[in-house]
Amino acid sequence: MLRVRFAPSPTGFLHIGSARTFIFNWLYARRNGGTMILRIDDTDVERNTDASLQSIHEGLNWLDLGWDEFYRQSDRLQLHAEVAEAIFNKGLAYRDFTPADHEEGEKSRAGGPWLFNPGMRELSREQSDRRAAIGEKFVLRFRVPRDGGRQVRFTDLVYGEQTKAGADIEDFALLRSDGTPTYHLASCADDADLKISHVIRGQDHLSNTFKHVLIFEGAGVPPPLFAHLPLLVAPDGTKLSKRKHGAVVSVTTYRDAGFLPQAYVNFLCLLGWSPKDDREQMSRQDLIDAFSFGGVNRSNAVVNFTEQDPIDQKALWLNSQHLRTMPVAELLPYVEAELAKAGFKIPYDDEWLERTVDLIRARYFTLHDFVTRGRAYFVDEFPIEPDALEKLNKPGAREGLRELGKRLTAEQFTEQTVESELRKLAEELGVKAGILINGARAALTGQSVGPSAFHLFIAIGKERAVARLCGV
RNA sequence: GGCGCUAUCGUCUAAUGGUUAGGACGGAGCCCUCUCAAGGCUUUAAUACGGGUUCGACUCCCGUUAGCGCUACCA
Repeated sequence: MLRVRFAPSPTGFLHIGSARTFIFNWLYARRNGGTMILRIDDTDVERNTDASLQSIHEGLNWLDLGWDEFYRQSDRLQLHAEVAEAIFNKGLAYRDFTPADHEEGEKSRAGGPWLFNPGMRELSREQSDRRAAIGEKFVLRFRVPRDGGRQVRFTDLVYGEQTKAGADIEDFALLRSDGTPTYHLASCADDADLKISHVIRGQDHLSNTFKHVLIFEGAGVPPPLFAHLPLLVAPDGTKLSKRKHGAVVSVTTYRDAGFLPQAYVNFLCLLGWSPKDDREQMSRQDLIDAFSFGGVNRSNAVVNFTEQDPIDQKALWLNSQHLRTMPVAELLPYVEAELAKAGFKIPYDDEWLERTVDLIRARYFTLHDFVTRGRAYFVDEFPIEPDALEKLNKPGAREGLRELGKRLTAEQFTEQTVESELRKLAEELGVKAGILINGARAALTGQSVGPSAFHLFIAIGKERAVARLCGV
């Protein structure tokens, strides 16, 4: 039974790297008929916030991928304590009574790594019990086997065979002096209890995995399979952080920029993974079908943004591709939500909306474009852009457009009739058809660019078109 | 400092040890055209460096350099 989990700690908003980890877990589960688990790793009481938890949900909901089971580590403290005790009882962990603040200065990088506090590892069980009994504070440390050239090893599904000498692993903590579990312990205990089969997470945990293997062994549980993902980094190669890089690291930034979730998911997948053919635009199902660890890269991927433009150009392009080619019916709800947010009322029926959206989306990049560049299709007050004004100021343009407006009133209103009427008028007036065509686009939309002018007449509708022409 | 991981166009990436090192985004240009897109075509640009192994290395090995990660009673 394949079971994977995404285990964020609620200490900030949903980071785009975390989002990608979630996506890869989800893809792997869906690909192989497994179970996707969302587990909130909230053992660090000091730093957890409800706002963060909410933000994570908000981001995940937008991605619209879902999960099958939900847990919170803070509800499972009992389990963590039991696992710690079991390890301790086997003699694989010991109490370290060294006061917390004592260590700080001691751990300088200078003379090599800190491995354990001398004297504590060798404390007899009797002494240890005695000191604990009188209430002396201690942290429970794993007794890392560092004798006889002992090696800790595991096979990473992405990075391959991994080996580290026990002698290079410090006696890490399992329980803090207040009795709460550390991340390492809680994570492994939960992974074991929840029968997680594959741990898919960021590469920043690759070296921690040796410790985790030790914990699983200590708990007498076969370790899950591990797959580490390359990190997402900033253009300068440093880790993406809220403080340094601001909004770009939050998934809500892309949502608020008018991205389609499926396009954003697509973009994130292409960072550190490839289907190995030349496909770029992929639907959710395409991604599920193509996903495997064999396609995951081992080097960090740069999210290409600048201070002026927080959006990666490729993400924007991908969004435009999805926007323009997905079934209109699927796009409609997103557009309607966008229009509603802007306070626009849809002037005609659903059929008109679908046709119009289909017409204008061909040159849009984000959902925002529908209410900015697409404004004139939905409401009557819209600005005339400078380029459009230029078209209207062409000699003969305004007069011709007003005349066209008058003539159209009597006409049947189809692309063909409008076109023939316009061309006839142009000939009569002795102006080039382009003057009236481009002028009409400017008059109807306030823009010098847009769809074919004759399609546009139909989308704007007879009544509004005539009014706009006569009003130039 | 120690340990681990990584290194292909500006960016994302492809390439059973044998390719003119491919695709995409971005940039430039042309075609098409009622504008803008789209589309078509062309173009720009890479195997970090140095040694091996091999008939042959982007690919395997070693070293150097650089980056990242871990080295907490954070996760």
